[in-house]
Amino acid sequence: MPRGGKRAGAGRPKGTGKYAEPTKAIRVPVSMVDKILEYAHSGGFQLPLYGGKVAAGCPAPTDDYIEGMMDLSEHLVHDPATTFFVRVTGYSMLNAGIHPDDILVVDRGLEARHGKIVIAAVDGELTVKRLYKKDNLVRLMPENDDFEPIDIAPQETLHIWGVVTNVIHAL
Amino acid sequence: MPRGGKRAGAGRPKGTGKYAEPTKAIRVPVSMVDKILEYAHSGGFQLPLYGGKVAAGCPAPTDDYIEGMMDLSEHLVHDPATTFFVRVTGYSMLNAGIHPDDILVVDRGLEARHGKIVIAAVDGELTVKRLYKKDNLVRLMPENDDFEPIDIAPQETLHIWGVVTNVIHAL
DNA sequence: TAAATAGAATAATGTACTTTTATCAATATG
DNA sequence: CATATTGATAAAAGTACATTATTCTATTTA
Repeated sequence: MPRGGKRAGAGRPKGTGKYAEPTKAIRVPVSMVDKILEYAHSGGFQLPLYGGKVAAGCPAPTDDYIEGMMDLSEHLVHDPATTFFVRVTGYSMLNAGIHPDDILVVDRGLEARHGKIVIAAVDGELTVKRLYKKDNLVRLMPENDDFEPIDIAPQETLHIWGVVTNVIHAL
Repeated sequence: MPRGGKRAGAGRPKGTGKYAEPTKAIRVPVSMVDKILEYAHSGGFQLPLYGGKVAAGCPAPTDDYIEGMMDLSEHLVHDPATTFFVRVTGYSMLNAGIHPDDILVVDRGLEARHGKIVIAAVDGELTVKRLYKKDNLVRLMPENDDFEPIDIAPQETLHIWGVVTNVIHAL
């Protein structure tokens, strides 16, 4: 004999799936399936960003004081097509807070203007320096007194790879 | 009259799709469809990482000198469940290369040992300090001579949110 | 009368199938 | 004979459908 039947509230409720929201079938490369599922499940690598204020003696991170959610790649990489990373070697930019083994976020889509910190190819090496570009004078300025500026003669061409936007330093 | 016909090489060739490889249909939350498609299309936010050496006068980034491909989130976030970000306020850790408005990557899954830089909740504020923890003495040490260490009395409990693993500094 | 159970309803999920797209070679054309 | 056209073919892409999972309540049972 029939039980249940048509009535309000019957059936599986909405939002009881893995993602607590409607889903859609999309096609992705086989090699990335696992990574994408992880990405989807973790909410796109969005992690909480906290500001300065919390309740006195607040023992652990709570939603109450979240400034927002943030994805690092999204935050640091404006245009994936023009962005790349460079591992720092040397101490020439120490006073700019750039240490050996730091990772620099570099955008070659930005204009290399006077005063910007840039990545340049000089003598088979990548160097980080502050660009000096005034009165037809082009110089790569270190920010460490132990190093000398590199003058670029007018006939030489300076190969600038891009402008440094961020420094990532491990502790 | 029939043209074409059954023959070797007929049909759409493999690898002529968007991803140049076979795809699979998977289900993802509707709200993330766009982000995931972007993620899939950009190869998972993997961007080139360059080391120090390139050919002299190499005018632009080339594959020849890539050290590898890197995803920032993957590289900086070991465990999404225990990681969060904190925006820096104040100058108390300047000598450790931590400036105002920098973003710190913090892992609360790591043990807060002596000598580590930690995030602690003190008097309703989040502070970054180096943890001093020896001989039953607990102190939060600034790295800037203009600031004083914060002593934690034995009866007080210090609320440590996590250990700072990376500093992200915008230029 | 209270607890257990089976049936129905409906969302969620995964995959099979249909539609679209790209390429090749046989044929037609100039 | 060189070039353009056409239809067959097969991969790629998107979607519909069948399956699975979950919840609710009417009925049964103790």
